[in-house]
Amino acid sequence: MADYDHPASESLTLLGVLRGLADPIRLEIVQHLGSVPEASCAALLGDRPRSSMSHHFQVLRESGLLHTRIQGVQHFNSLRKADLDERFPGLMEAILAG
Amino acid sequence: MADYDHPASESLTLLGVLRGLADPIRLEIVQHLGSVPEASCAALLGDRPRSSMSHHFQVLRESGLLHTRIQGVQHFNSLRKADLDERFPGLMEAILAG
DNA sequence: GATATTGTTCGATCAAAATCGAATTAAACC
DNA sequence: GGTTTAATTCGATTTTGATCGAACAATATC
Repeated sequence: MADYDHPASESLTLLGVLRGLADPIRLEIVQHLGSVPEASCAALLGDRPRSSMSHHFQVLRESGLLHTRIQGVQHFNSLRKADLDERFPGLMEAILAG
Repeated sequence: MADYDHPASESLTLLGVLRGLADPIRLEIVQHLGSVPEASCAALLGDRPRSSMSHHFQVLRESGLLHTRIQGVQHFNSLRKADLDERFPGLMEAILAG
């Protein structure tokens, strides 16, 4: 499968990031990824429908919060912490502390 | 007119605050209030309909971002910076820098 | 009291986003 | 090739939120 294209860090907007975070499921995903280097979609699934989660992963990717690395059949997600820190200093630290 | 009741700082949630910020008009209001001690609704109005702005002020109040002080016929709005800093350290600094 | 000013509330409409089952893609493995 | 596993895409539905005119409330001023 082809790789996803992730937005460049320069093109990230604060509003976009805030929109990405403004959902309970996505905030939970982000906070979970703050404490682990990466996690497969399955590992983040819980008992929710896969198609719903796929939607949230897409939103998180498009807002620049998440990077998805494809390895075989698995998709490994990680926080784009370095990019976010560079672009919005202090933001993720505050989010992950919450 | 009776005062508004603002949520106690202990009852603020990160998700609630993020939802409050996840709108272009509200983010603009918040960022503007970051650089000024307080501002009346009229001062923040721009050329938008009053009823739309009233809605956004309400959302901002309910999420704990904004405090509204009533003086005569005017409503003076201010950022609840101290409460937000106490509850979510570093968050507003990152938002206001953006 | 009449009028102007400031801002809210109501209610209807519109737009955006979440939800999720079913079908699909893609890799891995036998 | 057939099957299992991981995750997405499609499409329909539902839910949530934004928008904004009209009516209203409250204060100030003449």
